[in-house]
Amino acid sequence: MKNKTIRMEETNRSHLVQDPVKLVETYPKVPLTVDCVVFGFEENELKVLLIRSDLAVFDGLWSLLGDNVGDNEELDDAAYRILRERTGMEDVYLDQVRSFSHPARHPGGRVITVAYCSLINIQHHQLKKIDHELHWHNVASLTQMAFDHFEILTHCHKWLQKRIQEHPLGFNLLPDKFSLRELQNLYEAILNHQLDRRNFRKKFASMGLLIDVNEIENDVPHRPGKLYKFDFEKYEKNKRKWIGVDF
Amino acid sequence: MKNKTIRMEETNRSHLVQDPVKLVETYPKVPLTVDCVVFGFEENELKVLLIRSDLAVFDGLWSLLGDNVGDNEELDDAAYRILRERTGMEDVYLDQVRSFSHPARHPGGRVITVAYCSLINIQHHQLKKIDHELHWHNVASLTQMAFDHFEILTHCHKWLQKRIQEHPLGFNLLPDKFSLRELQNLYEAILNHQLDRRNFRKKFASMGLLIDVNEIENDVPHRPGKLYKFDFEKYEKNKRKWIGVDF
DNA sequence: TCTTCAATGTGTAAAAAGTACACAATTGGT
DNA sequence: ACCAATTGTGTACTTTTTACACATTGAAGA
Repeated sequence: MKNKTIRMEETNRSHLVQDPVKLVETYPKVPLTVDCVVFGFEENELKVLLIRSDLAVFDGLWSLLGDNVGDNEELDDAAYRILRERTGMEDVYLDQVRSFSHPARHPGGRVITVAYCSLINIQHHQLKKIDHELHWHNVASLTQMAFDHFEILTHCHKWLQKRIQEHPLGFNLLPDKFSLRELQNLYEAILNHQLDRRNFRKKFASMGLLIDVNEIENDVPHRPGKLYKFDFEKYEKNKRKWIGVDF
Repeated sequence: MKNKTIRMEETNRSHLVQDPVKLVETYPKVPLTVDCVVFGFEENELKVLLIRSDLAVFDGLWSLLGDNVGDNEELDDAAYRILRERTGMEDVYLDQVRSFSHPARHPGGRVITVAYCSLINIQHHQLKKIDHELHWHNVASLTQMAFDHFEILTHCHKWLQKRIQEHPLGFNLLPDKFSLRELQNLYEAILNHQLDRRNFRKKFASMGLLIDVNEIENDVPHRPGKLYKFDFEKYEKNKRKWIGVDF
């Protein structure tokens, strides 16, 4: 049967497109952007890095860090570029979340965007120049944004809530050395609910991904906690064990 | 502090873009397509619906069902339209997976695509006209396809493997009435490994999403199994209970 | 109709993971 | 020296997951 269909194909070669370039030239084209939801963590609150919208219709509103996709640029590369240009950071955690394509999402007409989620360590990060157009916002207290960016943010937040329970991503938001309390505060801020302290610690202890750096917190007005760092090497080696399918 | 930044904004109104339409006109545009990975299940094998590529460079290779995105069409709608046009089916399960943007993924030049995963019941589905360009392929035995479609298929298959363990999606691939054996065969085909029969049944029994229709299989050369149907209503009501975050 | 075959249908014990909960130890501040 | 606040730890209970065996049913064929 396979032979039969192949033979049929061979007799119908006239239907085949010989010049793919000409074909693609006939394709409709749309403006495509990448928007980055850049999460940070400070003062026990989940933050998102926003820029003031430069559209008059959105006067006073904030928007995600976004840009057009370059001519022969991968979407991932565009997202990295946006982060580099805006924050000066390299090697940040970045993941594509999904596309948003409502025809009226941009007041200037049809623009489709691909949303990325990024996790960065606010301490490492000094906004390139002191840029009054860029600001870290508390995610929990945002209610509206430019474009459909509030919807995108909400979606990415949910995505992160789910993701962080299957992958140890939180470390990207913390300083190199952190206490278990800070780690728990981070999880509570992202998930927006309280966790049991002992069970939380037990869980992370059982994963064996924390390295005791033999230091303790200072500047706390009570018994200081031990500091740990994340064992990225061990994580990379045993990824499959924790997250199952490589996905 | 918020007041301060707002005041500054107000003094800089001259920087604001007054005409978003003109702005968007300056954006680069790219050809954008939607590709659907249409899964089916037949003869205990996971199948994917493919169409013969009409590009000469891919002579003999198969590709996913795809099309351009219409002028003011949402991506989701484009995916539904593709399925409707190709298979005549409405109300199919469909979910956006992710975008693929390698600059060389299309021999005709830069084309970005958004991949969708669709699950359909092969029995319900009669290919609109008997279309020799469309064919159900065994996923496990595919090794190459046109464009980067094999990569997309592989990614969507992994996505489905993960998804099916958190959401009861498998029912979309089965006839209305099915036996537990068929359900298990489906899971084994998707996950590509054997499952314990008793534990599998126990798990589904405990979910309480199966309605006993008081019928049994026929045409089996041994003791026939009971037939069940999926309780979509109950699932919709208790979604949160099973899948946690609505995501 | 009796036997054989190939599946269905069911239960239990053990292990692992998750949940709830309390108290002693340490540090800074007074 | 004491107090306040938080760290660090263990145990019992519940739930979920895993491993595993045997009687039952219906079809097919002798």
